[in-house]
Amino acid sequence: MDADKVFKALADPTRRKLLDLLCEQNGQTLSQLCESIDMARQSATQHLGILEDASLVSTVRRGREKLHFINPVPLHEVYKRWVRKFEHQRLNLLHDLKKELEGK
Amino acid sequence: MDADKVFKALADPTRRKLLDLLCEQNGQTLSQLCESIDMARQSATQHLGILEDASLVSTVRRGREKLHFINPVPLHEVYKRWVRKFEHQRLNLLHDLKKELEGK
DNA sequence: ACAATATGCAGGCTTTTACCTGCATGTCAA
DNA sequence: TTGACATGCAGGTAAAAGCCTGCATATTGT
Repeated sequence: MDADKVFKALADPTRRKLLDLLCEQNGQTLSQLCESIDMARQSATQHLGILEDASLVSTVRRGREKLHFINPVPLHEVYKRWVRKFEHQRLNLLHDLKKELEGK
Repeated sequence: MDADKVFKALADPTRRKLLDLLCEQNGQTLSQLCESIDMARQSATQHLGILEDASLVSTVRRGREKLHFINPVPLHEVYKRWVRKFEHQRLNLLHDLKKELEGK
């Protein structure tokens, strides 16, 4: 998993919206997704390409259509590597911060 | 919490490294952090400014020094809103994907 | 076959990002 | 008080990001 690609992919609101849309209904085509994001189709293609390159989305060609599916694995990896780490130390970190803000 | 600022802040490897450094030793000064990131001090300042603007880092002035502390709250918010959502559906999503890749 | 549909590809434009250098300001300690 | 140290601030540049238009290709249904 390329953490940098995943984080960069998540950094754009349009791409997060695309993930949300796929979470509501998995397997949508490019055209379907385009109806929800108010943007030229070609721009959506770019965004989906970035999501796919980060392995956050996998696609399947069916005739002239392209179906898009969420791949939850890299998000889980990010969670394990980044979020959980800070979650574990969360109370300690909050304590540090509070103490310092109080003027120690 | 501004989710967009948080995601954009996390999108840069240098900034993620800064968070890691602070996780190892909370409350470091700008100069201390600079020793670890091979970059002009002014660039580090910019990165830290972005982290601070996203509320991922809080700072305290002590004399001529500026101490940097991790604020774990926005990361927790991101976790609740984004990661957990996909975690809950993780097995379903994996199932969708597998079935489609098998040619249905 | 052919018109409509779904997507791919190339190039251009504008804004943002991530660096940098140079100089200014504030603080400490001898 | 003055030299060394820590940080702030103001540009400037090159690369990347995000959007677009225009045209090409592939598939479907009548």
